[in-house]
Amino acid sequence: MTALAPMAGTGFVMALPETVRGDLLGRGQARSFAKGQIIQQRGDTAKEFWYVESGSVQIGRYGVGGRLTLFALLGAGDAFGELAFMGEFPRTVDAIAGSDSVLIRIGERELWSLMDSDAAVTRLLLKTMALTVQESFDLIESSRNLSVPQKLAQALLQLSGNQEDGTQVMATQQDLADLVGVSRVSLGKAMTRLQGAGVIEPGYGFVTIRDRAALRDMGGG
Amino acid sequence: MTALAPMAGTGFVMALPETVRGDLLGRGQARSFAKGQIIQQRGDTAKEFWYVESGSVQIGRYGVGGRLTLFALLGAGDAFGELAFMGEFPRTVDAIAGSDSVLIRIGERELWSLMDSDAAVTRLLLKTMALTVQESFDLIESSRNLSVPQKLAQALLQLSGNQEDGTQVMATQQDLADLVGVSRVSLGKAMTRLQGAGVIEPGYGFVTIRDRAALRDMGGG
DNA sequence: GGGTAAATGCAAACAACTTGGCATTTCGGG
DNA sequence: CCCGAAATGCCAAGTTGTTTGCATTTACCC
Repeated sequence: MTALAPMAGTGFVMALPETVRGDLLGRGQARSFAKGQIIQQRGDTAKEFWYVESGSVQIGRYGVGGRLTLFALLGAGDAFGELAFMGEFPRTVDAIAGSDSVLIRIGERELWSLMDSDAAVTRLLLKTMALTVQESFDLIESSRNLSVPQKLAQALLQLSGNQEDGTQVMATQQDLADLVGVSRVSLGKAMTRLQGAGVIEPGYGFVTIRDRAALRDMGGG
Repeated sequence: MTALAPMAGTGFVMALPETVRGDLLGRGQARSFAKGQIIQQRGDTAKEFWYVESGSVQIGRYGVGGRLTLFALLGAGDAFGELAFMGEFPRTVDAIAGSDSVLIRIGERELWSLMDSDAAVTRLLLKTMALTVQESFDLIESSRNLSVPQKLAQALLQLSGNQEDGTQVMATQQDLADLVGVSRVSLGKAMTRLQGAGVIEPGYGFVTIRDRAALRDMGGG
Protein backbone atom coordinates (compact mmCIF):
# COMPACT_ATOMS: atom_id res chain seq x y z
CA MET A 1 0.00 0.00 0.00
CA THR A 2 1.23 3.49 -0.76
CA ALA A 3 0.62 6.99 0.55
CA LEU A 4 -3.03 7.43 1.29
CA ALA A 5 -3.13 11.15 0.77
CA PRO A 6 -1.16 13.86 -0.94
CA MET A 7 0.73 15.33 1.93
CA ALA A 8 3.02 14.79 4.87
CA GLY A 9 3.42 11.16 3.99
CA THR A 10 6.74 11.27 2.29
CA GLY A 11 8.21 8.62 0.14
CA PHE A 12 11.51 9.64 1.60
CA VAL A 13 12.43 6.35 3.18
CA MET A 14 11.23 4.32 0.24
CA ALA A 15 13.24 6.48 -2.13
CA LEU A 16 16.47 5.70 -0.31
CA PRO A 17 18.86 3.18 -1.85
CA GLU A 18 17.98 -0.22 -0.49
CA THR A 19 21.16 -0.68 1.52
CA VAL A 20 20.86 2.72 3.14
CA ARG A 21 17.23 2.12 3.93
CA GLY A 22 17.92 -1.20 5.55
CA ASP A 23 20.67 0.35 7.59
CA LEU A 24 18.50 3.22 8.78
CA LEU A 25 15.51 1.08 9.69
CA GLY A 26 17.78 -1.42 11.38
CA ARG A 27 18.87 1.24 13.80
CA GLY A 28 15.32 2.09 14.82
CA GLN A 29 13.06 0.44 17.35
CA ALA A 30 9.72 -1.08 16.44
CA ARG A 31 6.70 0.00 18.47
CA SER A 32 3.09 -1.13 18.33
CA PHE A 33 0.11 1.18 18.59
CA ALA A 34 -3.51 0.18 19.08
CA LYS A 35 -6.22 1.76 16.97
CA GLY A 36 -6.93 5.26 18.22
CA GLN A 37 -3.75 5.50 20.24
CA ILE A 38 -1.90 8.79 20.15
CA ILE A 39 1.57 8.65 18.57
CA GLN A 40 2.43 12.29 18.89
CA GLN A 41 0.66 15.47 19.89
CA ARG A 42 0.97 19.12 19.02
CA GLY A 43 3.54 20.75 21.20
CA ASP A 44 5.63 17.65 21.80
CA THR A 45 9.30 18.49 21.68
CA ALA A 46 10.51 14.99 20.86
CA LYS A 47 12.25 14.93 17.52
CA GLU A 48 12.02 11.35 16.45
CA PHE A 49 11.12 10.31 12.99
CA TRP A 50 8.58 7.56 12.32
CA TYR A 51 8.32 4.95 9.61
CA VAL A 52 5.04 3.08 9.12
CA GLU A 53 5.81 -0.62 8.95
CA SER A 54 2.18 -1.76 8.92
CA GLY A 55 -1.22 -0.31 9.67
CA SER A 56 -2.25 3.31 9.11
CA VAL A 57 -1.73 6.70 10.71
CA GLN A 58 -3.88 9.83 10.70
CA ILE A 59 -2.03 13.13 10.49
CA GLY A 60 -4.05 16.16 11.44
CA ARG A 61 -5.08 18.62 14.08
CA TYR A 62 -7.75 18.39 16.71
CA GLY A 63 -9.28 21.78 17.14
CA VAL A 64 -11.76 23.22 19.58
CA GLY A 65 -14.88 21.14 20.04
CA GLY A 66 -13.18 17.95 18.94
CA ARG A 67 -13.15 19.20 15.39
CA LEU A 68 -10.59 17.31 13.32
CA THR A 69 -8.68 18.67 10.35
CA LEU A 70 -6.97 15.80 8.56
CA PHE A 71 -3.97 16.50 6.40
CA ALA A 72 -3.05 12.98 5.45
CA LEU A 73 -3.75 9.32 5.95
CA LEU A 74 -0.54 7.33 5.88
CA GLY A 75 -0.06 3.67 5.13
CA ALA A 76 2.78 1.17 5.21
CA GLY A 77 5.93 2.56 3.62
CA ASP A 78 5.16 6.14 4.53
CA ALA A 79 7.13 8.19 7.01
CA PHE A 80 6.48 11.32 9.02
CA GLY A 81 8.00 13.57 11.62
CA GLU A 82 10.77 15.00 9.49
CA LEU A 83 9.16 18.41 9.45
CA ALA A 84 9.40 19.30 13.11
CA PHE A 85 12.76 17.61 12.97
CA MET A 86 14.16 19.79 10.20
CA GLY A 87 12.35 22.92 11.26
CA GLU A 88 13.56 22.64 14.82
CA PHE A 89 10.21 23.54 16.30
CA PRO A 90 7.73 21.52 18.40
CA ARG A 91 5.27 19.21 16.69
CA THR A 92 2.52 21.14 15.00
CA VAL A 93 0.31 18.20 14.11
CA ASP A 94 -1.22 15.29 15.95
CA ALA A 95 -0.63 11.72 14.81
CA ILE A 96 -3.00 8.92 15.74
CA ALA A 97 -3.05 5.26 14.80
CA GLY A 98 -5.93 4.71 12.39
CA SER A 99 -5.76 0.98 13.00
CA ASP A 100 -3.54 -1.38 14.95
CA SER A 101 -0.14 -0.45 13.62
CA VAL A 102 3.56 -1.11 13.91
CA LEU A 103 5.89 1.86 13.50
CA ILE A 104 9.63 2.14 13.58
CA ARG A 105 11.02 4.97 15.62
CA ILE A 106 14.24 6.57 14.43
CA GLY A 107 15.99 8.99 16.74
CA GLU A 108 17.34 12.31 15.60
CA ARG A 109 20.87 11.13 16.15
CA GLU A 110 20.50 8.39 13.56
CA LEU A 111 18.96 10.68 10.96
CA TRP A 112 21.57 13.38 11.42
CA SER A 113 24.38 10.91 11.14
CA LEU A 114 22.88 9.50 7.98
CA MET A 115 22.64 12.99 6.51
CA ASP A 116 26.21 13.79 7.47
CA SER A 117 27.54 10.61 5.96
CA ASP A 118 25.79 10.93 2.65
CA ALA A 119 25.09 14.24 0.92
CA ALA A 120 22.69 12.54 -1.47
CA VAL A 121 20.41 11.81 1.45
CA THR A 122 20.14 15.50 2.24
CA ARG A 123 19.31 16.32 -1.33
CA LEU A 124 16.69 13.62 -1.35
CA LEU A 125 15.19 15.11 1.77
CA LEU A 126 15.09 18.54 0.17
CA LYS A 127 13.44 17.10 -2.89
CA THR A 128 10.88 15.28 -0.80
CA MET A 129 10.00 18.37 1.15
CA ALA A 130 9.68 20.46 -1.99
CA LEU A 131 7.25 17.87 -3.28
CA THR A 132 5.29 18.09 -0.06
CA VAL A 133 4.93 21.83 -0.45
CA GLN A 134 3.74 21.50 -4.00
CA GLU A 135 1.22 18.90 -2.98
CA SER A 136 -0.07 21.15 -0.26
CA PHE A 137 -0.58 23.83 -2.91
CA ASP A 138 -2.58 21.33 -4.91
CA LEU A 139 -4.68 20.63 -1.86
CA ILE A 140 -5.36 24.32 -1.28
CA GLU A 141 -6.24 24.87 -4.90
CA SER A 142 -8.57 21.88 -4.88
CA SER A 143 -10.29 22.89 -1.70
CA ARG A 144 -11.05 26.31 -3.16
CA ASN A 145 -12.07 25.53 -6.68
CA LEU A 146 -13.54 22.07 -6.78
CA SER A 147 -16.96 20.75 -5.83
CA VAL A 148 -17.28 18.15 -3.11
CA PRO A 149 -17.74 15.25 -5.55
CA GLN A 150 -14.59 16.35 -7.36
CA LYS A 151 -12.64 16.56 -4.13
CA LEU A 152 -13.92 13.17 -3.10
CA ALA A 153 -12.87 11.75 -6.46
CA GLN A 154 -9.35 13.07 -5.96
CA ALA A 155 -9.15 11.78 -2.41
CA LEU A 156 -10.28 8.32 -3.47
CA LEU A 157 -7.76 8.28 -6.29
CA GLN A 158 -4.95 8.98 -3.87
CA LEU A 159 -6.26 6.57 -1.28
CA SER A 160 -6.35 3.80 -3.81
CA GLY A 161 -2.78 4.39 -4.92
CA ASN A 162 -1.98 2.71 -8.19
CA GLN A 163 -4.17 -0.32 -7.75
CA GLU A 164 -6.33 -1.54 -10.59
CA ASP A 165 -10.10 -1.21 -10.68
CA GLY A 166 -11.94 -3.19 -8.06
CA THR A 167 -9.76 -2.33 -5.08
CA GLN A 168 -11.35 -1.29 -1.86
CA VAL A 169 -10.41 1.84 0.03
CA MET A 170 -10.74 1.17 3.74
CA ALA A 171 -12.23 4.38 5.13
CA THR A 172 -15.54 5.38 6.63
CA GLN A 173 -17.55 8.29 5.30
CA GLN A 174 -16.57 10.19 8.42
CA ASP A 175 -12.90 9.61 7.68
CA LEU A 176 -13.35 10.82 4.14
CA ALA A 177 -15.35 13.82 5.31
CA ASP A 178 -12.55 14.85 7.69
CA LEU A 179 -10.00 14.37 4.96
CA VAL A 180 -11.91 16.31 2.32
CA GLY A 181 -12.99 18.92 4.84
CA VAL A 182 -16.77 18.74 4.67
CA SER A 183 -19.59 17.38 6.81
CA ARG A 184 -20.56 13.75 6.71
CA VAL A 185 -23.88 14.70 5.16
CA SER A 186 -22.22 16.45 2.25
CA LEU A 187 -19.81 13.64 1.77
CA GLY A 188 -22.65 11.15 1.69
CA LYS A 189 -24.34 13.11 -1.06
CA ALA A 190 -21.14 13.27 -3.07
CA MET A 191 -20.74 9.54 -2.60
CA THR A 192 -24.22 8.94 -3.95
CA ARG A 193 -23.43 11.03 -7.01
CA LEU A 194 -20.25 9.15 -7.76
CA GLN A 195 -22.14 5.93 -7.28
CA GLY A 196 -24.79 7.13 -9.70
CA ALA A 197 -22.06 7.76 -12.25
CA GLY A 198 -20.97 4.18 -11.76
CA VAL A 199 -17.40 4.98 -10.79
CA ILE A 200 -17.54 3.75 -7.19
CA GLU A 201 -19.58 1.46 -4.99
CA PRO A 202 -20.03 2.44 -1.33
CA GLY A 203 -19.63 -0.25 1.29
CA TYR A 204 -19.77 -0.42 5.07
CA GLY A 205 -16.44 1.04 6.16
CA PHE A 206 -14.96 0.92 2.68
CA VAL A 207 -15.47 2.07 -0.88
CA THR A 208 -14.92 -0.03 -3.96
CA ILE A 209 -13.27 1.72 -6.89
CA ARG A 210 -14.98 0.67 -10.10
CA ASP A 211 -13.47 2.97 -12.71
CA ARG A 212 -10.27 4.81 -11.94
CA ALA A 213 -10.12 6.48 -15.34
CA ALA A 214 -13.56 8.02 -14.91
CA LEU A 215 -12.62 9.04 -11.39
CA ARG A 216 -9.61 10.88 -12.75
CA ASP A 217 -11.78 12.68 -15.29
CA MET A 218 -14.15 13.87 -12.59
CA GLY A 219 -11.39 15.06 -10.28
CA GLY A 220 -9.62 17.02 -12.96
CA GLY A 221 -12.46 18.90 -14.59
CA MET B 1 8.47 45.44 4.38
CA THR B 2 8.36 41.74 5.16
CA ALA B 3 6.60 38.67 3.83
CA LEU B 4 3.10 39.55 2.82
CA ALA B 5 1.66 36.11 3.29
CA PRO B 6 2.42 32.85 5.00
CA MET B 7 3.76 30.77 2.24
CA ALA B 8 6.27 30.40 -0.56
CA GLY B 9 7.84 33.68 0.37
CA THR B 10 10.71 32.43 2.39
CA GLY B 11 12.86 34.40 4.70
CA PHE B 12 15.65 32.20 3.48
CA VAL B 13 17.80 34.92 2.00
CA MET B 14 17.21 37.31 4.88
CA ALA B 15 18.15 34.59 7.36
CA LEU B 16 21.56 34.11 5.79
CA PRO B 17 24.57 35.62 7.52
CA GLU B 18 25.08 39.10 6.12
CA THR B 19 28.34 38.36 4.36
CA VAL B 20 26.96 35.26 2.70
CA ARG B 21 23.84 37.11 1.65
CA GLY B 22 25.81 39.95 0.12
CA ASP B 23 27.94 37.48 -1.73
CA LEU B 24 24.96 35.56 -3.10
CA LEU B 25 23.02 38.63 -4.21
CA GLY B 26 26.15 40.12 -5.69
CA ARG B 27 26.40 37.21 -8.06
CA GLY B 28 22.84 37.67 -9.34
CA GLN B 29 21.54 39.97 -12.03
CA ALA B 30 18.91 42.63 -11.34
CA ARG B 31 15.84 42.66 -13.57
CA SER B 32 12.89 45.05 -13.70
CA PHE B 33 9.30 43.96 -14.20
CA ALA B 34 6.34 46.19 -14.95
CA LYS B 35 3.10 45.75 -13.04
CA GLY B 36 1.27 42.72 -14.35
CA GLN B 37 4.28 41.31 -16.14
CA ILE B 38 4.81 37.55 -15.96
CA ILE B 39 7.96 36.48 -14.14
CA GLN B 40 7.46 32.75 -14.43
CA GLN B 41 4.73 30.42 -15.58
CA ARG B 42 3.63 26.92 -14.73
CA GLY B 43 5.60 24.43 -16.74
CA ASP B 44 8.70 26.57 -17.18
CA THR B 45 11.80 24.46 -16.80
CA ALA B 46 14.13 27.29 -15.87
CA LYS B 47 15.54 26.77 -12.41
CA GLU B 48 16.54 30.21 -11.31
CA PHE B 49 15.83 31.56 -7.89
CA TRP B 50 14.43 35.06 -7.39
CA TYR B 51 14.93 37.62 -4.67
CA VAL B 52 12.53 40.56 -4.41
CA GLU B 53 14.58 43.74 -4.16
CA SER B 54 11.61 46.12 -4.37
CA GLY B 55 7.96 46.00 -5.38
CA SER B 56 5.67 43.00 -4.94
CA VAL B 57 5.04 39.63 -6.53
CA GLN B 58 1.93 37.48 -6.69
CA ILE B 59 2.44 33.73 -6.38
CA GLY B 60 -0.48 31.61 -7.49
CA ARG B 61 -2.14 29.64 -10.23
CA TYR B 62 -4.37 30.81 -13.03
CA GLY B 63 -7.02 28.20 -13.60
CA VAL B 64 -9.69 27.76 -16.20
CA GLY B 65 -11.80 30.83 -16.86
CA GLY B 66 -9.11 33.18 -15.61
CA ARG B 67 -9.77 32.04 -12.08
CA LEU B 68 -6.85 32.88 -9.82
CA THR B 69 -5.76 30.97 -6.74
CA LEU B 70 -3.24 33.05 -4.83
CA PHE B 71 -0.83 31.34 -2.46
CA ALA B 72 1.20 34.33 -1.41
CA LEU B 73 1.88 38.00 -1.92
CA LEU B 74 5.58 38.69 -1.64
CA GLY B 75 7.31 41.95 -0.81
CA ALA B 76 10.86 43.23 -0.65
CA GLY B 77 13.17 40.82 1.15
CA ASP B 78 11.21 37.74 0.14
CA ALA B 79 12.47 35.08 -2.22
CA PHE B 80 10.89 32.35 -4.29
CA GLY B 81 11.68 29.68 -6.80
CA GLU B 82 13.59 27.37 -4.50
CA LEU B 83 10.86 24.76 -4.62
CA ALA B 84 11.04 23.81 -8.28
CA PHE B 85 14.77 24.17 -7.85
CA MET B 86 15.06 21.66 -5.02
CA GLY B 87 12.33 19.39 -6.26
CA GLU B 88 13.80 19.16 -9.73
CA PHE B 89 10.46 19.50 -11.44
CA PRO B 90 9.02 22.26 -13.67
CA ARG B 91 7.44 25.33 -12.11
CA THR B 92 4.07 24.54 -10.64
CA VAL B 93 3.01 28.09 -9.87
CA ASP B 94 2.76 31.35 -11.78
CA ALA B 95 4.55 34.47 -10.58
CA ILE B 96 3.41 37.92 -11.63
CA ALA B 97 4.61 41.37 -10.68
CA GLY B 98 1.98 42.98 -8.48
CA SER B 99 3.53 46.36 -9.03
CA ASP B 100 6.58 47.75 -10.80
CA SER B 101 9.31 45.66 -9.24
CA VAL B 102 13.00 44.93 -9.25
CA LEU B 103 14.05 41.32 -8.71
CA ILE B 104 17.45 39.71 -8.52
CA ARG B 105 17.88 36.54 -10.49
CA ILE B 106 20.20 33.89 -9.08
CA GLY B 107 21.10 30.99 -11.29
CA GLU B 108 21.10 27.40 -10.10
CA ARG B 109 24.85 27.22 -10.40
CA GLU B 110 25.31 29.96 -7.79
CA LEU B 111 22.86 28.42 -5.35
CA TRP B 112 24.33 24.95 -5.64
CA SER B 113 27.83 26.25 -5.13
CA LEU B 114 26.72 28.15 -2.07
CA MET B 115 25.15 25.01 -0.66
CA ASP B 116 28.23 22.97 -1.38
CA SER B 117 30.52 25.46 0.25
CA ASP B 118 28.54 25.84 3.44
CA ALA B 119 26.58 23.02 5.08
CA ALA B 120 24.81 25.50 7.32
CA VAL B 121 23.13 26.97 4.25
CA THR B 122 21.61 23.64 3.39
CA ARG B 123 20.30 23.20 6.89
CA LEU B 124 18.83 26.67 6.77
CA LEU B 125 17.11 25.80 3.54
CA LEU B 126 15.67 22.64 5.09
CA LYS B 127 14.44 24.61 8.03
CA THR B 128 12.85 27.22 5.80
CA MET B 129 11.06 24.62 3.76
CA ALA B 130 9.81 22.82 6.84
CA LEU B 131 8.39 26.12 7.98
CA THR B 132 6.71 26.59 4.63
CA VAL B 133 5.00 23.23 4.94
CA GLN B 134 3.75 24.00 8.43
CA GLU B 135 2.43 27.32 7.28
CA SER B 136 0.61 25.68 4.43
CA PHE B 137 -1.01 23.38 7.00
CA ASP B 138 -2.11 26.47 8.90
CA LEU B 139 -3.60 27.85 5.73
CA ILE B 140 -5.53 24.66 5.04
CA GLU B 141 -6.80 24.51 8.59
CA SER B 142 -7.86 28.14 8.45
CA SER B 143 -9.63 27.78 5.18
CA ARG B 144 -11.66 24.91 6.56
CA ASN B 145 -12.53 26.06 10.02
CA LEU B 146 -12.59 29.84 10.09
CA SER B 147 -15.15 32.37 8.95
CA VAL B 148 -14.28 34.85 6.24
CA PRO B 149 -13.71 37.73 8.68
CA GLN B 150 -11.35 35.52 10.67
CA LYS B 151 -9.45 34.52 7.55
CA LEU B 152 -9.24 38.13 6.48
CA ALA B 153 -7.92 39.07 9.90
CA GLN B 154 -5.17 36.47 9.60
CA ALA B 155 -4.28 37.55 6.08
CA LEU B 156 -4.03 41.19 7.11
CA LEU B 157 -1.86 40.27 10.06
CA GLN B 158 0.60 38.52 7.80
CA LEU B 159 0.47 41.21 5.17
CA SER B 160 1.32 43.83 7.74
CA GLY B 161 4.31 41.90 9.02
CA ASN B 162 5.54 43.18 12.34
CA GLN B 163 4.73 46.81 11.81
CA GLU B 164 3.08 48.81 14.55
CA ASP B 165 -0.53 49.98 14.44
CA GLY B 166 -1.30 52.49 11.73
CA THR B 167 0.53 50.81 8.86
CA GLN B 168 -1.15 50.45 5.54
CA VAL B 169 -1.40 47.18 3.66
CA MET B 170 -1.25 47.88 -0.05
CA ALA B 171 -3.78 45.49 -1.57
CA THR B 172 -7.14 45.84 -3.26
CA GLN B 173 -10.18 43.95 -2.07
CA GLN B 174 -9.85 41.79 -5.15
CA ASP B 175 -6.28 40.91 -4.19
CA LEU B 176 -7.37 40.00 -0.70
CA ALA B 177 -10.31 38.01 -2.02
CA ASP B 178 -8.01 35.96 -4.25
CA LEU B 179 -5.64 35.41 -1.36
CA VAL B 180 -8.29 34.39 1.12
CA GLY B 181 -10.16 32.38 -1.48
CA VAL B 182 -13.59 34.01 -1.53
CA SER B 183 -15.52 36.35 -3.81
CA ARG B 184 -15.03 40.08 -3.71
CA VAL B 185 -18.52 40.51 -2.33
CA SER B 186 -17.82 38.27 0.64
CA LEU B 187 -14.55 39.94 1.28
CA GLY B 188 -16.19 43.34 1.23
CA LYS B 189 -18.67 42.23 3.87
CA ALA B 190 -15.91 40.86 6.06
CA MET B 191 -14.06 44.13 5.64
CA THR B 192 -17.11 46.06 6.81
CA ARG B 193 -17.37 43.87 9.88
CA LEU B 194 -13.74 44.36 10.83
CA GLN B 195 -14.20 48.07 10.28
CA GLY B 196 -17.25 48.03 12.54
CA ALA B 197 -15.12 46.41 15.23
CA GLY B 198 -12.70 49.26 14.83
CA VAL B 199 -9.66 47.13 14.05
CA ILE B 200 -9.11 48.26 10.47
CA GLU B 201 -9.97 51.16 8.17
CA PRO B 202 -10.58 50.38 4.48
CA GLY B 203 -9.00 52.67 1.91
CA TYR B 204 -8.88 52.85 -1.85
CA GLY B 205 -6.32 50.21 -2.80
CA PHE B 206 -5.09 49.78 0.75
CA VAL B 207 -6.20 48.94 4.29
CA THR B 208 -5.06 50.68 7.42
CA ILE B 209 -4.38 48.46 10.42
CA ARG B 210 -5.73 50.13 13.55
CA ASP B 211 -5.37 47.46 16.20
CA ARG B 212 -3.10 44.50 15.61
CA ALA B 213 -3.81 42.94 18.98
CA ALA B 214 -7.54 42.87 18.36
CA LEU B 215 -6.89 41.52 14.88
CA ARG B 216 -4.95 38.66 16.38
CA ASP B 217 -7.76 37.89 18.76
CA MET B 218 -10.26 37.70 15.93
CA GLY B 219 -8.10 35.49 13.78
CA GLY B 220 -7.39 33.04 16.54
CA GLY B 221 -10.78 32.44 18.04
C1' DG C 1 -29.08 -15.76 16.41
C1' DG C 2 -29.83 -11.87 19.36
C1' DG C 3 -27.77 -7.73 21.12
C1' DT C 4 -24.93 -3.82 20.47
C1' DA C 5 -22.04 -0.35 18.66
C1' DA C 6 -20.70 1.61 14.52
C1' DA C 7 -21.82 3.24 10.03
C1' DT C 8 -24.98 4.95 6.77
C1' DG C 9 -29.39 7.27 4.88
C1' DC C 10 -32.32 10.94 5.05
C1' DA C 11 -35.00 15.36 5.81
C1' DA C 12 -35.97 20.19 7.09
C1' DA C 13 -34.38 24.57 8.74
C1' DC C 14 -30.76 27.47 8.55
C1' DA C 15 -26.45 29.92 7.24
C1' DA C 16 -22.89 31.25 4.09
C1' DC C 17 -21.14 32.22 -0.29
C1' DT C 18 -21.50 33.04 -5.32
C1' DT C 19 -23.05 35.12 -9.42
C1' DG C 20 -24.38 38.89 -12.25
C1' DG C 21 -25.35 43.30 -12.65
C1' DC C 22 -25.24 48.05 -11.84
C1' DA C 23 -24.41 52.39 -9.23
C1' DT C 24 -21.08 55.13 -6.90
C1' DT C 25 -16.63 56.75 -5.43
C1' DT C 26 -11.73 57.60 -5.94
C1' DC C 27 -7.53 58.74 -8.11
C1' DG C 28 -4.44 60.29 -11.64
C1' DG C 29 -3.45 62.14 -16.23
C1' DG C 30 -4.36 65.24 -19.94
C1' DC D 1 -10.84 70.77 -14.05
C1' DC D 2 -12.78 67.10 -16.34
C1' DC D 3 -12.62 62.37 -17.86
C1' DG D 4 -11.86 57.59 -17.72
C1' DA D 5 -10.24 53.58 -15.56
C1' DA D 6 -10.02 51.26 -11.40
C1' DA D 7 -11.92 50.22 -7.00
C1' DT D 8 -15.69 49.85 -4.00
C1' DG D 9 -20.73 49.36 -2.42
C1' DC D 10 -24.78 47.06 -2.87
C1' DC D 11 -28.81 44.10 -4.19
C1' DA D 12 -31.44 39.86 -5.23
C1' DA D 13 -31.62 35.26 -6.73
C1' DG D 14 -29.66 30.93 -6.72
C1' DT D 15 -26.57 27.34 -5.05
C1' DT D 16 -24.16 24.85 -1.80
C1' DG D 17 -23.04 23.22 2.64
C1' DT D 18 -24.09 22.76 7.73
C1' DT D 19 -26.62 21.43 11.61
C1' DT D 20 -29.68 18.63 14.19
C1' DG D 21 -32.09 14.73 14.82
C1' DC D 22 -33.62 10.34 14.03
C1' DA D 23 -34.33 6.00 11.43
C1' DT D 24 -32.14 2.19 9.30
C1' DT D 25 -28.60 -1.01 8.14
C1' DT D 26 -24.35 -3.64 8.89
C1' DA D 27 -20.85 -6.20 11.17
C1' DC D 28 -19.24 -8.50 15.05
C1' DC D 29 -19.14 -10.70 19.50
C1' DC D 30 -21.08 -13.53 22.86
